[in-house]
Amino acid sequence: MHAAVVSLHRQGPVHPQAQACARCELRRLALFGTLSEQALDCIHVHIAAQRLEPGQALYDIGQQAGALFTVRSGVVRLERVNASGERRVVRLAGRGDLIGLEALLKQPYGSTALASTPLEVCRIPRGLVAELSQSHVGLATALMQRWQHALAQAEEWLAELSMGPAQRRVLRLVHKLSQYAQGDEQQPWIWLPTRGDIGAMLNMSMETASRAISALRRQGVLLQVEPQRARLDLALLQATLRSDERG
Amino acid sequence: MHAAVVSLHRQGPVHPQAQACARCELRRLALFGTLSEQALDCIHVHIAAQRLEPGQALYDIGQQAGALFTVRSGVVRLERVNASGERRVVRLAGRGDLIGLEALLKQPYGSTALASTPLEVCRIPRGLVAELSQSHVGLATALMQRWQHALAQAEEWLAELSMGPAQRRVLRLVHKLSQYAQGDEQQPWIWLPTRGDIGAMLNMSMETASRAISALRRQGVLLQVEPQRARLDLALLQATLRSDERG
DNA sequence: CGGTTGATTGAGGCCCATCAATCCAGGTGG
DNA sequence: CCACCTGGATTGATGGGCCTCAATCAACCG
Repeated sequence: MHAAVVSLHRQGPVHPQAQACARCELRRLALFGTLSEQALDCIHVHIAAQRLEPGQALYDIGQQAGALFTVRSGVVRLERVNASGERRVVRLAGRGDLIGLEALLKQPYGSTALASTPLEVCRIPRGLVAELSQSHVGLATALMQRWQHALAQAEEWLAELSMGPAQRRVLRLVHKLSQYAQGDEQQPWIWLPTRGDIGAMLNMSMETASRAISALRRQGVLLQVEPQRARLDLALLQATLRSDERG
Repeated sequence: MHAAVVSLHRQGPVHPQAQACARCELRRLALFGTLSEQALDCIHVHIAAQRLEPGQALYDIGQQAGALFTVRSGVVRLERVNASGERRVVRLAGRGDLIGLEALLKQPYGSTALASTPLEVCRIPRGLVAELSQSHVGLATALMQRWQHALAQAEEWLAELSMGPAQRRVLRLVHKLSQYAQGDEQQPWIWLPTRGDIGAMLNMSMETASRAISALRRQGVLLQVEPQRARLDLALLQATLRSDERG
């Protein structure tokens, strides 16, 4: 049940975690990107790299939040279950995104975080951020930016992915998923969620989601559709989006 | 076009704004509630009370955000227009809520804020918060709490107000609106949005919204329905909600 | 190989969007 | 004072998009 925990501890005499974070290739994207090398030396608490398989939970809604997480690779979906027992995906997080900010306020998590693809994250204990923010005022601004980004994502979800006919919503979702693509070529491979998950994202039945994906394949927007991934004709996608928004 | 701006400047020798804020009946709700009286003395910048009529805009999406706002009374709706030109209400804000947090990050506003009822707000210039947060670390936490609250609201909107049949969504909206009610009696008067606005909140046509409101009147959940307000049978509402979520 | 899980496709029916007519309240001007 | 106009609310009729139920298919696995 527990995910593998890999320590980033370097075998060195002093401040080993600082070394690991300083060498992190995500540093400019991640929360501590604004901090100087000196500041990283202040890190005494353990940051742990964690690896999860699709379907595994990073945390559950209602849990007391002890840590926040930076996504190193893969995609996480944040879910809620409403009063009627229906599942709804409220946000996606990918490489460089920071989730679980509630931890900083000592609140329980506001949603369940589930790995949608193979996932690598860094677990950042609440105390570490508190410690650093004492001395480094810039960190507070960085955190607010993360919060604002999450808010903007949620509102975009409401405005773009929750309105209009099913076909259009799927089209927009595919567009959004293209930002998690591997290469930035003209026909990149994108991750495709489970049809049931697409339904939970776009508020439609999984059959409707399946039909919409099939339609995109027939239209040539998606090439080589496999259950969990597809190759995307980016130019045709954008053209279809434009004509769809017009008519 | 411009809303009336009423200065809270007290006629006194020193730090007049501090006096006004110290006397504010919303202070424990509002952003500066955590600050001491001493801290309020630091306020040198102008906070302006502002009054708006229903339909007037507090700010527009895309505008460079120069200030944030505390709602003193009334209800504000935050709207977006998506790529297809459809309008969507993404959040509501009432007494004590803080909106326009983007200002602190020097970003443009992420949505349009419109008065849904007669409205009183306090306009807080961006610089004031920056100034205060220099010396008072607690303010950063207060701000993060506001951000988290806004995020939770947006996600609740997605999970609760965007799923299920139209009748249920309207029922839940009415439940949410009851928190903006005047008295806390058993049959309070609540504000009812324009049917078109209900549609923009719940992603349905205004005709469907109207029919749902009419149904609530027939069921006795709403008594004395007027276009812009209604008297609510709170007990029956909660009973209907429970049975609706069950079946 | 049978069993399981998810995807796809079809058929039918219902919820809701759309179009349209009417009603109602408030404002304006003769 | 009343005719007229206007904007929003209400209610009806109709068609279509999507949900539901169901069968089939593909992939994986013990």
